[in-house]
Amino acid sequence: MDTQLDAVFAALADPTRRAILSLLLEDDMAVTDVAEPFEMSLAAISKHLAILAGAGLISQQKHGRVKWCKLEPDALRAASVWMQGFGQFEPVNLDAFERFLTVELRDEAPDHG
Amino acid sequence: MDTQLDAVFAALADPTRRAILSLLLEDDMAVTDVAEPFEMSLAAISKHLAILAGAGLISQQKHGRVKWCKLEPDALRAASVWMQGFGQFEPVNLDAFERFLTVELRDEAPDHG
DNA sequence: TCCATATTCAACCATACAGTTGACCATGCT
DNA sequence: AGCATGGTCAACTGTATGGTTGAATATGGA
Repeated sequence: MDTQLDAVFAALADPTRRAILSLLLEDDMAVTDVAEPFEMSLAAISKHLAILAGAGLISQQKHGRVKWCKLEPDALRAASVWMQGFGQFEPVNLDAFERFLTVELRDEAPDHG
Repeated sequence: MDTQLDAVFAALADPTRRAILSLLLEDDMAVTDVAEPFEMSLAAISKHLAILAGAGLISQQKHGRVKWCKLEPDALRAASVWMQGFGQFEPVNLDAFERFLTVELRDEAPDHG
Protein backbone atom coordinates (compact mmCIF):
# COMPACT_ATOMS: atom_id res chain seq x y z
CA MET A 1 0.00 0.00 0.00
CA ASP A 2 1.30 3.40 0.98
CA THR A 3 3.51 1.84 3.64
CA GLN A 4 6.41 3.58 1.95
CA LEU A 5 4.80 6.95 2.51
CA ASP A 6 4.10 6.06 6.14
CA ALA A 7 7.75 5.22 6.64
CA VAL A 8 9.03 8.35 4.93
CA PHE A 9 6.85 10.74 6.89
CA ALA A 10 7.46 8.90 10.16
CA ALA A 11 11.19 9.09 9.53
CA LEU A 12 10.99 12.81 8.84
CA ALA A 13 8.97 13.46 11.97
CA ASP A 14 12.02 13.16 14.20
CA PRO A 15 14.29 16.23 14.43
CA THR A 16 17.39 14.12 15.00
CA ARG A 17 16.74 12.26 11.79
CA ARG A 18 16.13 15.45 9.85
CA ALA A 19 19.41 16.77 11.22
CA ILE A 20 21.11 13.59 10.07
CA LEU A 21 19.70 14.07 6.61
CA SER A 22 21.02 17.60 6.52
CA LEU A 23 24.46 16.33 7.47
CA LEU A 24 24.33 13.84 4.65
CA LEU A 25 23.26 16.58 2.31
CA GLU A 26 26.80 17.87 2.45
CA ASP A 27 28.57 14.58 2.02
CA ASP A 28 28.46 10.85 2.49
CA MET A 29 29.49 9.91 6.00
CA ALA A 30 30.42 6.97 8.17
CA VAL A 31 28.08 6.06 11.02
CA THR A 32 30.52 7.22 13.70
CA ASP A 33 30.96 10.58 12.01
CA VAL A 34 27.23 11.03 11.67
CA ALA A 35 26.91 10.37 15.39
CA GLU A 36 29.68 12.74 16.44
CA PRO A 37 27.73 16.05 16.64
CA PHE A 38 24.84 14.49 18.59
CA GLU A 39 24.62 14.18 22.35
CA MET A 40 23.38 10.68 22.11
CA SER A 41 24.83 7.20 22.05
CA LEU A 42 26.17 5.68 18.88
CA ALA A 43 23.62 2.91 19.17
CA ALA A 44 20.81 5.43 19.12
CA ILE A 45 22.17 7.04 15.97
CA SER A 46 22.60 3.61 14.46
CA LYS A 47 18.91 2.98 15.05
CA HIS A 48 17.96 6.31 13.51
CA LEU A 49 20.04 5.46 10.47
CA ALA A 50 18.31 2.10 10.19
CA ILE A 51 14.96 3.86 10.21
CA LEU A 52 16.09 6.31 7.54
CA ALA A 53 17.38 3.41 5.46
CA GLY A 54 14.13 1.52 5.96
CA ALA A 55 12.27 4.49 4.59
CA GLY A 56 14.62 4.60 1.64
CA LEU A 57 15.82 8.05 2.58
CA ILE A 58 19.41 6.91 2.81
CA SER A 59 21.40 3.92 1.64
CA GLN A 60 24.16 2.28 3.59
CA GLN A 61 27.12 0.43 2.19
CA LYS A 62 29.83 -1.29 4.12
CA HIS A 63 33.38 -0.73 3.00
CA GLY A 64 35.82 -2.53 5.20
CA ARG A 65 34.60 -2.03 8.71
CA VAL A 66 33.16 1.37 7.92
CA LYS A 67 29.53 1.73 6.91
CA TRP A 68 28.97 4.68 4.65
CA CYS A 69 25.66 6.51 4.62
CA LYS A 70 24.41 8.23 1.54
CA LEU A 71 21.40 10.45 1.04
CA GLU A 72 18.79 9.04 -1.32
CA PRO A 73 16.60 11.93 -2.45
CA ASP A 74 14.19 9.81 -4.49
CA ALA A 75 12.19 8.70 -1.48
CA LEU A 76 11.80 12.33 -0.49
CA ARG A 77 10.64 13.08 -3.95
CA ALA A 78 7.87 10.48 -3.63
CA ALA A 79 6.56 12.21 -0.54
CA SER A 80 6.96 15.55 -2.22
CA VAL A 81 4.91 14.40 -5.17
CA TRP A 82 2.22 13.17 -2.84
CA MET A 83 2.04 16.58 -1.25
CA GLN A 84 2.05 18.38 -4.56
CA GLY A 85 -1.05 16.48 -5.63
CA PHE A 86 -2.43 17.76 -2.39
CA GLY A 87 -1.87 21.35 -1.80
CA GLN A 88 -3.07 23.15 -4.84
CA PHE A 89 -0.41 25.65 -3.94
CA GLU A 90 2.07 26.38 -6.68
CA PRO A 91 5.62 25.04 -6.46
CA VAL A 92 6.27 27.21 -3.42
CA ASN A 93 8.02 30.49 -3.19
CA LEU A 94 11.05 29.56 -5.15
CA ASP A 95 11.79 33.24 -5.24
CA ALA A 96 12.31 33.45 -1.53
CA PHE A 97 14.02 30.11 -1.58
CA GLU A 98 16.57 31.20 -4.14
CA ARG A 99 17.13 34.45 -2.33
CA PHE A 100 17.83 32.37 0.71
CA LEU A 101 20.24 30.15 -1.16
CA THR A 102 22.11 33.11 -2.57
CA VAL A 103 22.61 34.73 0.80
CA GLU A 104 23.36 31.42 2.41
CA LEU A 105 25.97 30.40 -0.12
CA ARG A 106 27.63 33.80 -0.15
CA ASP A 107 27.91 33.84 3.63
CA GLU A 108 28.98 30.30 4.00
CA ALA A 109 30.89 29.71 0.81
CA PRO A 110 34.50 29.15 1.98
CA ASP A 111 34.18 26.07 4.13
CA HIS A 112 31.48 23.96 5.67
CA GLY A 113 33.02 21.70 8.12
CA MET B 1 12.25 25.38 17.31
CA ASP B 2 11.16 23.13 14.48
CA THR B 3 8.34 21.70 16.53
CA GLN B 4 5.97 22.71 13.79
CA LEU B 5 7.76 20.54 11.29
CA ASP B 6 7.82 17.65 13.76
CA ALA B 7 4.07 17.92 14.16
CA VAL B 8 3.36 18.16 10.44
CA PHE B 9 5.43 15.15 9.50
CA ALA B 10 4.16 13.13 12.43
CA ALA B 11 0.61 13.95 11.42
CA LEU B 12 1.27 12.91 7.84
CA ALA B 13 2.83 9.63 8.92
CA ASP B 14 -0.56 8.09 9.66
CA PRO B 15 -2.53 6.77 6.67
CA THR B 16 -5.88 7.49 8.31
CA ARG B 17 -4.90 11.11 8.72
CA ARG B 18 -3.68 11.35 5.16
CA ALA B 19 -7.00 9.91 4.04
CA ILE B 20 -8.82 12.50 6.13
CA LEU B 21 -6.83 15.25 4.47
CA SER B 22 -7.76 13.98 1.05
CA LEU B 23 -11.42 13.96 2.07
CA LEU B 24 -11.10 17.57 3.13
CA LEU B 25 -9.44 18.39 -0.14
CA GLU B 26 -12.83 18.04 -1.76
CA ASP B 27 -14.80 20.04 0.72
CA ASP B 28 -15.11 21.23 4.29
CA MET B 29 -16.78 18.58 6.41
CA ALA B 30 -18.33 18.01 9.83
CA VAL B 31 -16.53 15.63 12.18
CA THR B 32 -19.23 12.97 11.89
CA ASP B 33 -19.08 13.07 8.11
CA VAL B 34 -15.31 12.80 8.14
CA ALA B 35 -15.65 9.72 10.34
CA GLU B 36 -18.30 8.02 8.25
CA PRO B 37 -16.10 6.23 5.67
CA PHE B 38 -13.73 4.86 8.33
CA GLU B 39 -14.15 1.60 10.20
CA MET B 40 -13.23 3.23 13.43
CA SER B 41 -14.97 4.94 16.32
CA LEU B 42 -15.94 8.57 16.14
CA ALA B 43 -13.73 9.26 19.15
CA ALA B 44 -10.71 7.92 17.28
CA ILE B 45 -11.40 10.17 14.31
CA SER B 46 -11.93 13.07 16.66
CA LYS B 47 -8.46 12.47 18.04
CA HIS B 48 -6.97 12.29 14.57
CA LEU B 49 -8.60 15.58 13.73
CA ALA B 50 -7.18 17.13 16.89
CA ILE B 51 -3.71 16.01 15.83
CA LEU B 52 -4.19 17.42 12.35
CA ALA B 53 -5.40 20.68 13.86
CA GLY B 54 -2.46 20.73 16.25
CA ALA B 55 -0.12 20.48 13.30
CA GLY B 56 -1.97 23.29 11.59
CA LEU B 57 -2.98 21.06 8.71
CA ILE B 58 -6.65 21.73 9.29
CA SER B 59 -8.71 24.26 11.19
CA GLN B 60 -11.91 23.54 13.05
CA GLN B 61 -14.77 25.86 13.66
CA LYS B 62 -17.92 25.16 15.59
CA HIS B 63 -21.16 26.25 14.04
CA GLY B 64 -24.10 25.34 16.19
CA ARG B 65 -23.40 21.81 17.39
CA VAL B 66 -21.55 20.93 14.23
CA LYS B 67 -17.78 21.30 14.08
CA TRP B 68 -16.54 22.01 10.59
CA CYS B 69 -13.13 20.91 9.45
CA LYS B 70 -11.25 22.80 6.79
CA LEU B 71 -8.01 21.96 5.06
CA GLU B 72 -5.19 24.42 5.74
CA PRO B 73 -2.63 23.91 3.01
CA ASP B 74 -0.05 26.33 4.36
CA ALA B 75 1.29 23.90 6.94
CA LEU B 76 1.73 21.36 4.16
CA ARG B 77 3.63 23.98 2.30
CA ALA B 78 6.15 24.22 5.12
CA ALA B 79 6.94 20.55 4.81
CA SER B 80 6.99 20.75 1.05
CA VAL B 81 9.48 23.59 1.06
CA TRP B 82 11.62 21.75 3.55
CA MET B 83 11.75 18.72 1.29
CA GLN B 84 12.48 20.78 -1.77
CA GLY B 85 15.60 21.96 0.00
CA PHE B 86 16.82 18.41 -0.32
CA GLY B 87 15.81 17.97 -3.90
CA GLN B 88 18.01 20.91 -4.77
CA PHE B 89 20.97 19.03 -3.38
CA GLU B 90 22.67 22.23 -2.40
CA PRO B 91 25.25 22.27 0.37
CA VAL B 92 23.15 24.46 2.60
CA ASN B 93 23.19 25.16 6.28
CA LEU B 94 19.92 23.52 7.22
CA ASP B 95 19.74 25.30 10.55
CA ALA B 96 19.61 28.57 8.70
CA PHE B 97 17.24 26.93 6.29
CA GLU B 98 14.77 25.99 8.99
CA ARG B 99 15.02 29.49 10.44
CA PHE B 100 14.30 30.77 6.97
CA LEU B 101 11.21 28.58 6.82
CA THR B 102 9.70 29.87 10.03
CA VAL B 103 10.16 33.45 8.99
CA GLU B 104 9.00 32.72 5.49
CA LEU B 105 5.84 31.00 6.59
CA ARG B 106 4.96 33.54 9.20
CA ASP B 107 5.35 36.33 6.69
CA GLU B 108 3.68 34.80 3.71
CA ALA B 109 1.04 32.52 5.12
CA PRO B 110 -1.97 34.73 4.27
CA ASP B 111 -1.54 34.85 0.54
CA HIS B 112 0.20 32.61 -1.89
CA GLY B 113 -2.16 32.54 -4.80
C1' DT C 1 48.19 -13.23 17.71
C1' DC C 2 46.41 -9.37 20.35
C1' DC C 3 44.32 -5.06 20.47
C1' DA C 4 41.77 -1.15 18.87
C1' DT C 5 38.05 0.60 15.97
C1' DA C 6 33.33 0.46 13.79
C1' DT C 7 28.92 -1.03 14.25
C1' DT C 8 25.16 -3.68 15.76
C1' DC C 9 22.49 -6.65 19.12
C1' DA C 10 19.80 -7.58 23.21
C1' DA C 11 17.56 -6.38 27.08
C1' DC C 12 15.49 -3.00 29.34
C1' DC C 13 12.91 1.57 30.62
C1' DA C 14 9.83 5.45 30.06
C1' DT C 15 6.82 7.68 27.34
C1' DA C 16 3.80 8.34 23.40
C1' DC C 17 0.39 6.62 20.21
C1' DA C 18 -3.80 4.40 18.12
C1' DG C 19 -7.59 2.35 19.33
C1' DT C 20 -11.65 0.94 22.39
C1' DT C 21 -15.77 1.84 25.45
C1' DG C 22 -18.93 4.40 28.21
C1' DA C 23 -19.97 8.60 30.39
C1' DC C 24 -20.47 13.30 29.61
C1' DC C 25 -21.47 18.16 27.73
C1' DA C 26 -23.72 21.08 24.22
C1' DT C 27 -27.03 22.14 20.89
C1' DG C 28 -31.18 21.76 18.25
C1' DC C 29 -36.04 19.88 17.56
C1' DT C 30 -40.73 19.17 18.85
C1' DA D 1 -39.20 20.11 29.28
C1' DG D 2 -37.58 15.92 27.09
C1' DC D 3 -34.98 13.64 23.80
C1' DA D 4 -31.95 12.79 19.92
C1' DT D 5 -27.66 14.34 17.68
C1' DG D 6 -22.71 16.00 17.45
C1' DG D 7 -18.58 15.77 19.61
C1' DT D 8 -15.28 15.31 23.40
C1' DC D 9 -13.44 13.37 27.80
C1' DA D 10 -11.61 9.79 30.77
C1' DA D 11 -9.85 5.55 31.64
C1' DC D 12 -7.94 1.70 29.86
C1' DT D 13 -5.26 -1.64 26.59
C1' DG D 14 -1.64 -3.01 23.51
C1' DT D 15 2.04 -1.74 20.85
C1' DA D 16 5.57 1.39 18.97
C1' DT D 17 9.25 4.75 19.77
C1' DG D 18 13.46 6.84 21.46
C1' DG D 19 16.70 6.33 24.50
C1' DT D 20 20.09 3.79 27.67
C1' DT D 21 23.86 0.22 28.74
C1' DG D 22 26.83 -3.65 28.11
C1' DA D 23 27.97 -7.56 25.39
C1' DA D 24 28.84 -9.23 20.83
C1' DT D 25 30.55 -9.28 15.97
C1' DA D 26 33.54 -7.82 12.26
C1' DT D 27 37.40 -5.71 10.36
C1' DG D 28 42.09 -3.57 10.27
C1' DG D 29 46.64 -3.05 11.99
C1' DA D 30 51.01 -3.89 15.04
